[in-house]
Amino acid sequence: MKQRKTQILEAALACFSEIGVAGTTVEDIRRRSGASTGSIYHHFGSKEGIAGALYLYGKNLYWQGLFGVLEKVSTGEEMVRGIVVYHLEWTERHPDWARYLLYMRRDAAIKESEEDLRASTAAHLSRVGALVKPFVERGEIAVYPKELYIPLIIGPSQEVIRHWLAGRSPSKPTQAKSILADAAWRVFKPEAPK
Amino acid sequence: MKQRKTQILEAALACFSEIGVAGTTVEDIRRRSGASTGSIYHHFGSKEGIAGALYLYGKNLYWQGLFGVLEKVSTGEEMVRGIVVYHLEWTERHPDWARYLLYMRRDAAIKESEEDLRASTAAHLSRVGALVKPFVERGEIAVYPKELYIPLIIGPSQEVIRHWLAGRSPSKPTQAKSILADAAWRVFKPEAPK
DNA sequence: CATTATTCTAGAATATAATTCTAGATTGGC
DNA sequence: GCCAATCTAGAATTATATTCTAGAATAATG
Repeated sequence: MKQRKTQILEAALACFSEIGVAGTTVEDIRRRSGASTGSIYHHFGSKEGIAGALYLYGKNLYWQGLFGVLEKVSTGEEMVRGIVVYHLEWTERHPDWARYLLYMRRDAAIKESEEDLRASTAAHLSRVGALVKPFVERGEIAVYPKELYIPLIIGPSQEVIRHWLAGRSPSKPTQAKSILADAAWRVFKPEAPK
Repeated sequence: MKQRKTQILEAALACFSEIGVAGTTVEDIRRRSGASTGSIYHHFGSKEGIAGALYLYGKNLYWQGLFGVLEKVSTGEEMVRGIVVYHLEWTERHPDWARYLLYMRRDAAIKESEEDLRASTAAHLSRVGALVKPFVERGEIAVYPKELYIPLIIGPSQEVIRHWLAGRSPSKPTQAKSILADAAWRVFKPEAPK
């Protein structure tokens, strides 16, 4: 059975989503995945190792989709709005992943995974940087310190998502899609008329 | 010793900050606080109970400070900027609390605490609502669906903070204070000239 | 003040869960 | 078909959370 590793990850995501990382035991994961204790520890080393691998895997799913959007876009406004909308839609389509990525960032990012995670994030960020750069240079979007682009674009959406994932919001995040995209664009629209 | 409960909470916050909730054992908390196992369980029932109580306590600290700011403010612009700046400064002054509140929201908000937490949040939010309302009515700030005010005001700051707390940012959040306040105000400034 | 009830503390005992370990099964290259 | 490397099983061990019983401190009452 070649995909034991995958089965374990899937079982873990399901368990973590249903009862939280703290709440699930490796016995739960074992039962649900059909793997043995030994197999689980062979592949991941610890419960934390599973959490880390899962985090990395989910994060890659997210970024891959985002690049798909960024590569299609041709104006600064399309880009800013596209990122906001992608963020909201991806979350709504993958709530389990979104919840996991949002809440486990800290717990999951430890020891072994830490290194991989840092490298992967850095790579993704620099790729985004390269895609965004031309728009900034052409003056299609406002100039900010580079570490502020992501916060300014997706910050508000992220907060809306957080509430929704916690079950505190009756309406879906995408319902606020156009308001959030407008707000983001208001922040990035260049001052002087193009 | 009347403040056993407090000692336990303080020890727990320190442990949680240093090695994470998952990583700290109640034995760690016991050693650090000087309390006995029995005492800890008498007061909090479980490790999760400690986490919940801690969350509630920290959240109240945050809100109290925020109300202090809101009550002093006299224009819409002052209010929006004041919230952003308060958020950044509070975090920087209390990084342990900020980290804890940010990352533990999910884990901590369970069972027993869940109820208290929900009630307390609702009370705080409605109090904020009442303070904000007049400015909206006077047309000093833009009108949005009410669940979007907080995300739109503090969302970007929150993302900046998250990076800083995770140790991924070299510069302190308050360094971006004025940019973030400007951006927030751009979103809330009414369209038509006042 | 004495008495009694209540709350709090101690720490050993128990239960639960994470991790390790040894032996054996599978798989892919040759 | 055989060897080496990888993977799996599950029992044994270790670590950790939680419960329990007894007793100390504190507060309330007459």
